[in-house]
Formats: sequence, C-alpha cells, structure tokens
Amino acid sequence: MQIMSELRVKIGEIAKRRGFYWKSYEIYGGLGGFYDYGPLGSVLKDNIIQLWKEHFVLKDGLLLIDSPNIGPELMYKASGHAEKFTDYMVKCKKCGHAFRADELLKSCMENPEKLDEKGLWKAIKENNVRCPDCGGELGYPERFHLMFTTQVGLNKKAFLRPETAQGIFINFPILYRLNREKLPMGVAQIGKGFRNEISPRQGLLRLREFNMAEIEFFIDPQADFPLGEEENVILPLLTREGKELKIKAGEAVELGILSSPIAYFMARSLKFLRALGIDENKLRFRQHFKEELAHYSRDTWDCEVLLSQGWVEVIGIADRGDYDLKRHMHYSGRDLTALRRFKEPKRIKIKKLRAKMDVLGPLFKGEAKKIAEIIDNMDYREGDIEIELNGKRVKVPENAYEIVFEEESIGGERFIPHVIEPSFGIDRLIYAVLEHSYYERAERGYKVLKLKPRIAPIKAGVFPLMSKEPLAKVARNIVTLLRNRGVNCYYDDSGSIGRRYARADEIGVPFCITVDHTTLEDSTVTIRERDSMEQTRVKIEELGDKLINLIEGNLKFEEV
RNA sequence: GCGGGUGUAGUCUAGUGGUAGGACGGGGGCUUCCCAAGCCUCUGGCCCGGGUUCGAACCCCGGCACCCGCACCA
Repeated sequence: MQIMSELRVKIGEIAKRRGFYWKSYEIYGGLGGFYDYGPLGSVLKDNIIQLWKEHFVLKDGLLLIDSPNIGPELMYKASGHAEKFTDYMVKCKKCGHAFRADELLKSCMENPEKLDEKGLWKAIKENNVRCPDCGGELGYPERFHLMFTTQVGLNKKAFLRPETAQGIFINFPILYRLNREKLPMGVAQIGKGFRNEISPRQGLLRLREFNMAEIEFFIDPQADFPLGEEENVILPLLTREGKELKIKAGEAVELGILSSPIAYFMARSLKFLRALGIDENKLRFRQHFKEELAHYSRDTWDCEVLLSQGWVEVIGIADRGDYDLKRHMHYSGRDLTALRRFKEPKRIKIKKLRAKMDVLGPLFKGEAKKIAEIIDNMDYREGDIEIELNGKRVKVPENAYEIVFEEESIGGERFIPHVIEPSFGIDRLIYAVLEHSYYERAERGYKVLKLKPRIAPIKAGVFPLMSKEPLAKVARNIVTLLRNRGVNCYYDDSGSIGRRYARADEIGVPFCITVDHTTLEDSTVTIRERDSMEQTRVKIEELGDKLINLIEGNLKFEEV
C-alpha cells in the first residue's frame, strides 16, 4: 500500500507539471472539489469521450442529447432528489458545531432518517439530545442539500443537476417519437453533474463539479433482451452475498445472478475499459447492498477499478425500474408511456350504450346533448341510469338509450418502460487510465505513461537528431505534413535526443519521429515506438498513412 | 463536519526570529548527439489574512488547500 499511495502522488505530480489537471482557483487559495483540465488533460478527456461515443452511441445506436445543467425545482421534486438528496443538520446554539440530525438520534431510536424536520425536532426535545461537543442546546433542524441551489430570474428556485439522467427522462415522449415509437431505445448524454459533497478529497475522484456520460436504456420489461455477441464475455463479479466469480455473461443470466440488460451493459463496459487501457486484472463488478441502493434503484452493480486508494467506482449500472417515468408522469401530468404492440391487433366486441336523442331531446331539452355524451362514454349497464350533471342528480330512463355491439381493434397496450442506466464517471476514468498506464523503466526512475495510441493526447513527437539545419527544417516540414493529416504532434529540438524521448514518454506520446543524417540521403525517418523503444525506418511519403494506421490500431509496429 | 498531520521556485527539498540554498525541470547557446550525456548562461519561491516583534518563511490566531483516520457519499 505504501508503494500504491506513492503512485497517487506521482500521478498528481505529473498531472500538474505536464498539464493534465490541477486544482482550480489556486491563486485565490483554491476551492475544494474543483479541478481544471490542462492542455493535455482536455485532449485526453476529449479522446476518451470520443471513444465512448464510438463504443456506445455509434455501435449501440443510441440517441445523443444535450440538456441544461440547471433545472426547475418541481422536476427535482419529481425525481426524488429534492427530498432524498437532503440531510437535516442541527447546529449547537452554544458552540456552533453542526451535526447530522439523524446521526444524533441513532442511539435513542430506530430509523430516525425517516423523520421530517418537525419529527426530528420533536425527537430531539423528547430525548433531550444535547450537543456532543459542548453539551449545549441544539437548534431547529436545517436542510443540508447535496444539490446546489440557484435562482432563475428573480426568484424561481432551481437546482444544478446532480446527474444528467433527468434531462433524458423528461424528454421521453419526444425521444420515443423520434425513435419511431420503438423499444428498446437507448439515449445518451455527456455533460456535467454537480454535487455539494461534504468532503471532496482524493483529487479527481470526488469532485463537486464532475463530468459524466450516461445512458438511459428504455426497455419493455416483458420483452426478451438478447445478449448477442456479448454472451461469451467473461465478467468478474462480486455479489451482494460476497461471492466472487468469473463467469460468462450468458451464464450469469441463466443462473439468475444478472438480468439480461445489466449483463449486456457489463460486457459492453468491460470492452470499453479494455479499449481505454484499464488493467483487466484490477477490475470487478460489485453488486450494491440493499441499504446502499439509491432511492430510485432496485438493483445496481458498480464497475470498480483497483487504484492506489483501493477499489473505486468508475461505472454504475443501475436498474431504475419504472421509478423515474412514473414519478415524472405523476408530477407533470403528461403521458410518459410506451405502446406494447400486439403481434396481431386484438379484435374485441364490446357492448356499449348509445343515447337515443329522440327520447332524450323532449325529456331534457337543452341539456340533452351533454347527457348523451356522458351516456355514450359509459361502460355497459342495464336499467335506469343516474348521472350527475352540473351538481344535480339526473335520472335517465331505460328507454332513452339502446345497447349496441361494437367491434374495436386494439393494436397494443400502454405501459411504463423500465430503465437500465449505465453511468460513467469520466473524471474517475481519466484518473484510472493514468494510474493503470503509469510505469517506470529500470534506469533512473524514467517515467512512462503507456496510453493507448487512440486516447493519447499527443500522437507523435518530431525531432531533428540535432538542432541544426537542414535537419530542423525537414523535421518542421514533417510536423506540418502530419498536422495536415489530422495527427496531433509537436516539434522538439531542445536537449539531447534521449531527453526528448523521455519527455514524450512521460506524457504518453506513443510514437516519435526522428530526422537524422540518413534522412538527407534517402528521405526516410525513424519511427520509435514508446513501450518497446524500438525503431524502424519509413519513407517520408509513407509516414502519414503508416502513422495513422498505427494510431488507429490497424497496423502493428512490428509490421511497419 | 470531527481528530491528527502538512503547506518554501514548475517539481522535489534545505533552512528556522535578522527576509532564502540545492537538485531536477524550463529557456538560450556550444558539442555529427538515437534513449533524461557534458559545458556556459538565464529563469523562478517562503499558501492567504491578521497579530506579537525593531524585525516573521520561522512564534500566535483565523482562513484556504492537501494528506491520514472517522463519518458521509452515484
């Protein structure tokens, strides 16, 4: 563990010195839980997001949306966050120290977390709870919100979103239509989330403003969910009961350990992490304990990665059931259901009532039309009917309506879709990638980030062997040539060639191009591969193609 | 939020009541120089605020941040 926490320090040191990330607002003394991404970190983040989009949005055919960070209070009442994302605090009137109200009451009652503020206040008084620090009298419970509040316009209360998910749920009807009213439907959103953490520590791992990539996958709970080619992916699981197993996705579903959609997204996530360069031996899916589940969740599996601080959640795959759509339906009054189509439309014969206007007209005069409408919409019944009209009870005689047989064709039934939510913590992934990529060569504490070429912020360094003409000029031309091909590269002629390789290795540059004296004779340059430190010569005119193929993974270095 | 620790150049660090020294890095230069080579040269620092003092990087108080533990947490 000693070595592990040294690793965290080393990553943090490189991050700041070379420009991956650093604490925000340092010149004003800093602000906890906020980080800046520097020139390298921003590109690394972009590359990871780009890979995520390819891996999920493109390959799983997801609908990508982008909704606001600020949302109205009512929406967060509906989502449950306004209520559940709150803790009650009590402050000591004497020493001013603050405590969580339910914590103080734990010793004298059961389930204090279920109390509202009045209940808490009553319980504190009844049990004569005093300040644990000084014994002073405690004040009235106050809310401590894990959501940041703000105001829209003059006085409309609003929140900064704690997750991007709500922006997807509330748009379900539009998205469902855009998906041509078909399920399953996956919707993705990449953006920021905000949580006013009580104690944000550990660098990028616990931020108050963080980047997330979320998928809300809407399914019909009654429909099959085929795993396809993910069936044989081997998943490392740690169940709620503490069982550790490595098992094929398909088998885990058969044994009832996982539901199909959860197994599917585990397999997909595993492949994504592999592409990022996460060490597969330091990765597991851990099932949440019952009491650990978020208020909206019925089952959750965290994908955890072993880092210097222990196992850290980087992805959460939650079964949110129909919780969110149901709540938003209730609070907004809108229809958020989907249609489950029958294989063949059902034809049903129904008995209905139809008003006879020739009888109703003379009987009820001006009110006849309204009464007829009510009768037409009534379920089948017999005998005289009593209906309410403008607060009055009205008796409609049996002969004022007739019974008709109608045949209706019903194409399907409406239901509230269930949601599977794979949620990715981008900042945590960035940190995990850095830790898992870091190693030192035997000589002189030489530091290397073995970032995969696809996500490495800089793909190539171009060096003249000596900073002399015409070598330097040729090297500069190569930089221009590569940039025109879209390869992010840089020129460096400072210090010895070894030092330039070392600088490049430390920030994960996968390939270095060197212009030497041979170049002047036959227009070839060397490509040096970062991890093997081996070199090969290629013609300048082939350099662009070969480098791009190396970066994309279409070509292995040994094949060049 | 509680308890303990820490805060000196970009990074790591020496110093301790008389306002800072090193190493590495970074810039420029020299050396036909392929894995942090050598030489010359330049660059740059006491977390912030208040107090004690003739004088504070050092002592005291407050703040901010970081680390360890507890608690909390998607």
